[in-house]
Amino acid sequence: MFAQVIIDQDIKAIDKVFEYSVPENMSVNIGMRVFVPFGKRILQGFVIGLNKNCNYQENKVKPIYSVVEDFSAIKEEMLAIMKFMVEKNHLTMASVLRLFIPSQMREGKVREIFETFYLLADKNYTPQLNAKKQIALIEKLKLSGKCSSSVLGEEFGYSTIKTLYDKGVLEKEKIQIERKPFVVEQIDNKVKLNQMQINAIQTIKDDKTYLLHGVTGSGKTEVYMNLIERELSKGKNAIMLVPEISLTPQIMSNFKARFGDFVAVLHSGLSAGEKFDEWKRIFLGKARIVIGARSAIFAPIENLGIIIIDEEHEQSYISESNPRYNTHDIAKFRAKYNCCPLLLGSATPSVETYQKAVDGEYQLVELPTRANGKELPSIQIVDMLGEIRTGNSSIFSNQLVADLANVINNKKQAMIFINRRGYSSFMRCRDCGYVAQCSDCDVSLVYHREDNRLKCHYCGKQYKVLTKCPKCHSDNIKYGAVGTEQVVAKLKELFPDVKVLRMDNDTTSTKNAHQKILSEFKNSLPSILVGTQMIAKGHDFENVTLVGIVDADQSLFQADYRSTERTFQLITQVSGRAGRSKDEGKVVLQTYAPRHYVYKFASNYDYKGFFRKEANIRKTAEFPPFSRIIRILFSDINENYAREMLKLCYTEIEKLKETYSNEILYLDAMKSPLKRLQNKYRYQIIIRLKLDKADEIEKQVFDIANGISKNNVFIEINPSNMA
DNA sequence: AGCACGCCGACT
DNA sequence: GTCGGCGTGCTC
Repeated sequence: MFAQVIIDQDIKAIDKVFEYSVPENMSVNIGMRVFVPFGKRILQGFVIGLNKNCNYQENKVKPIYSVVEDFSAIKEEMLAIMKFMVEKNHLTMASVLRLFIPSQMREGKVREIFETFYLLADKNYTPQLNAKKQIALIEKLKLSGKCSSSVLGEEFGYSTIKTLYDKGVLEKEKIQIERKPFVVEQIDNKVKLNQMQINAIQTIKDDKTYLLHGVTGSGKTEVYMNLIERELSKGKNAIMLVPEISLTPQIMSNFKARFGDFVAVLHSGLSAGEKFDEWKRIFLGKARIVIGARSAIFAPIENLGIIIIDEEHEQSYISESNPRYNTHDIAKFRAKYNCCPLLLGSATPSVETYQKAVDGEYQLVELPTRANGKELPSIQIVDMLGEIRTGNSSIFSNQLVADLANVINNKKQAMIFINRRGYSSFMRCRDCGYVAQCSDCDVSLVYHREDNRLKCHYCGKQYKVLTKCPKCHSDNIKYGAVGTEQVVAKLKELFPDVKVLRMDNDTTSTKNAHQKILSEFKNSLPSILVGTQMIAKGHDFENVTLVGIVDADQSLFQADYRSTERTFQLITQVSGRAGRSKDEGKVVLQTYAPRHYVYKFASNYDYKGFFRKEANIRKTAEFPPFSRIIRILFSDINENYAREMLKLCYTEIEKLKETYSNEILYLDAMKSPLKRLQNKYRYQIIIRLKLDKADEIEKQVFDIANGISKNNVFIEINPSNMA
């Protein structure tokens, strides 16, 4: 017998099948991890195939050294996923296989943990009458059979245990226990469904992709739970993905309460041991529902009845480093493999997804009304240029200050949202609001400190830095973003007696800091919470009656064709934080571009209107999903080398223009906006293609790029972050 | 990635 | 004569 082995080393040069012979007495199956002699070393590898005969020169084939464990850690479906991902995203097989098992397991670091239990060895033993603790302990064991050392020690003292153990009255037993990241009492938290929800559940049953478009508060989660319940009752299993930030204790305990131990949770907050134990519970079929962030799509769960991606528009479903992949693709693959439905849910679907629903590729299911019948908070748009004109040049509009004062008087709470996405900044005229844009691309220009220029990230065109506004000739030009600290300081100045809390990357770096800030906020009235992205999701604060969006434009004028849609999503989401209970909520949205269509649609909660407008613009401008963007990034410690690779690649790709002059909408080479990262110089090529021959051209582009460099090239399709 | 092989410069 | 520089190539 011969085994096809992938060496567990993420290096392109050796990322291929190596053949080994299987020793007579060794039991090796597909998907097993093995140790194999490789050159002079013994390395770990994955068995991806078994053959009766040898495909290589038989005299050169070596025998497998040993197996890592006696079961197949990689299941058949995972191998299929691996092949799919390698093919689609041009990844190394090893890097993909590594996604399938907990990293600590790969390094052989985690083990099961054991706890000592005691049971009665001598049932007839009676302690002396005055040994009250011994008597009580024995009594307890007679009732419960066995008990853990920690429980007994806590109750009767460890010396009591020791005495009895030494006398031979007690017997030790080591039992493997599972680390459980969550312990929640199981309760019946079912709610009565409305007709819309019932219809949705009945519709979502076939092996295709559904888009569940439900307004905030329409009860999507309840639909998810019912679908999962239905599949469980059919003996099938489920995966539900949520963005990392919305993996809140509330959501988890909801599911735990409903489904108990059937739920396994996978996310970055778990310790290595917890992750391993959860993985194993899934692997062994003990857990039947996997809830987790992006990487949970790789959970070793079989017999899937449904896959759900909640908040499908979230950026975090796209892996932007190491093995780059798009969770949607893998979910689609697994759904197809298991012949089960894939459900994408969102209140603000991505334009790409919604377009697919329009095209009939996905089936649209709608929940157009809120489950509790409550109105969504009203959104008031405040023109910050008007504020400046009337002499208010502060970061807060008069309206917001007045509303804040109101909230404080009523002993309620407010949230101030700072939209600070990415670090690249645009230039804006502080007098008329003009933002420098590329003359060819309809996207904002990005300021590069490097060479003090403005650049378009899509076509590479460069512009001189603005010193005078071309529109109103003012020289009051600023770049850079308003920070959370600045806002907090200002608030403290305005309302010195009010509790102001800050939540952003800086204040939540330590473990549980998140939770601490939130509970402190919850318990203070009145109070104001200032934060970025992370305050936008999931949290239910019933006393929040006001949400202020300080600078909504921040995500709007990014050099990214998706910035408008992201702004819409953000506003909708943040607005959902206001008025969650009886009190009516209000949102104050400050902008320098009050007439931008995104604000009009967002303030009316008109997703469809927004979609139509946005899709139209993208169609006309030929941006995704009506075109495809390829970004090729070369990086190297040696700047000249990186530049040389870029030049070489560019010349080659330019030749494609001869054949595909019509299909190639844009082609340009440039320094990456983040010129140096981790001590590597970065140069990139951006290509924009018409859709009709995109696959064909993409393949050739990949071949060219991969031919130029083995390890220093990254290729991305429709990148959202061009840094 | 490692490790060997290999073909040219200054040294115990 | 040999020790050692790191360029190229292979690992089943």
